[in-house]
Amino acid sequence: MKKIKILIVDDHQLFSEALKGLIEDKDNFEVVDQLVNGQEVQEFFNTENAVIPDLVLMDVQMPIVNGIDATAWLTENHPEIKTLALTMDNEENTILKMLRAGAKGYLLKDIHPTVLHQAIEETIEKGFYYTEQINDTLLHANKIDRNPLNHVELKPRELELLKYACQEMTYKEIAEKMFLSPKTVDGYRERLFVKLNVKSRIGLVLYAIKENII
Amino acid sequence: MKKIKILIVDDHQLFSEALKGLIEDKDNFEVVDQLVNGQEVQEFFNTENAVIPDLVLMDVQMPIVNGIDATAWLTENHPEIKTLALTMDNEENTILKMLRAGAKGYLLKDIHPTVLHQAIEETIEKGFYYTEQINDTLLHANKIDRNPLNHVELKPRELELLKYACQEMTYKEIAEKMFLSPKTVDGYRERLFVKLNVKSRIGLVLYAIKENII
DNA sequence: ATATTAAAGGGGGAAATTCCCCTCGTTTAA
DNA sequence: TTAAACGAGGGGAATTTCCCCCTTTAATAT
Repeated sequence: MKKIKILIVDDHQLFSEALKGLIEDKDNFEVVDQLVNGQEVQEFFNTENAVIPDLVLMDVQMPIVNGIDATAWLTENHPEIKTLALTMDNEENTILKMLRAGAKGYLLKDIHPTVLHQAIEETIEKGFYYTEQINDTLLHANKIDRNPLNHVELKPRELELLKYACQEMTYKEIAEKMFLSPKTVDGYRERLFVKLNVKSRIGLVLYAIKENII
Repeated sequence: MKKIKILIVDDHQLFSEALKGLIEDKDNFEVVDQLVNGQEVQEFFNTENAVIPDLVLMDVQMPIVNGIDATAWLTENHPEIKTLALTMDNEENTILKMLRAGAKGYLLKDIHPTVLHQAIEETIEKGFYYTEQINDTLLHANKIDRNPLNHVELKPRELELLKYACQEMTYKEIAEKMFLSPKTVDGYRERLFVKLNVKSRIGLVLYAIKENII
């Protein structure tokens, strides 16, 4: 019997190692390697003698290169390999980003091991693993997408201002840091307010938190 | 040979389950039970026929009752049981709180499994497991403690204002929500600024984030 | 039993900052 | 060559911040 070859990508070594044991409890599963961030994924697949996995269990928040970018890279360069997101972050936005990057499913770390096995098998067989949670997210996705407030593209300078705005500085101080006139900063602030649909600097900070900018 | 009995408390079932496997790879370790939050810890020990563990692996961030409170409860009611904190949060403040609550050591989830086994054995034998990380934290502890900015006690009304201040409302609107005069709100705001050592409302928000108030 | 202190609620006035319009000149890229 | 992005600015209103000040109530200490 051919085993299902799995690659684990998670920066928490202890979890990764433990997960490996859990997966290999079932005889038809085999963990081919464990990586700690997205950068290692690219390095792994660029190695000559790499054992190509059938499925990748991908964490989202990792240092250097995160799970979203790593998944996007995999989808681009190795579309035959299926990626399952495995994280404790159940933000709609994160789910959507992972699915857009090409993930075939989304699992939370607080699930039961049997669900994990089931999800892996289903992904290999059917090509995807969709839970109620994902369906809900996709249902809202259209609404989210049509709403111009989301997926706003911030220009470099605006992003810079946003980051400064989340610190205890007045706009005057920010202007100095950015080598701009206070009036210019005020203009950027104004545009940020419109783009992000906020009414005060507090709104900027809350947006930055929600989007993990700070 | 008598096995070391371990209790796992972690809200991430998958991790908890996987961790159990990892621990039981060594013959002298035995996982007696797995709980998902601090409340279950109290319930567990209030059960008649509960198998009393030698050591508890305690996560910090959990729903309902967190790891800090659960550890404090254990230290109070079952001082003979050793608690090891096991979390991915390496904030100095969190480490300090767990140690104060009575934890015998502090482990990060990105450690290698061998370190885990070693830490457990050392805790059982010597009564504690101190890493360089903990020592660093303790070195700073005096400084942190002497600094009145930390361990500030916020009065209920102040905390309420703090929470509102982290939303897109003007102080006038907050005053209405709290059924107070804007001037009273201003008084609370002023006291919060002094207590938390911040210079603007942005500072309040940043404080609230750092302390997980919002 | 009385003074002291802490907590909660309220104010006046002024300065600083933030917010909200709207205009203008570059440069740069489609 | 029309639109963006970027930088700068004026004027004014609203809000925030920062000083002072005050009363009432309840608990605590002397």
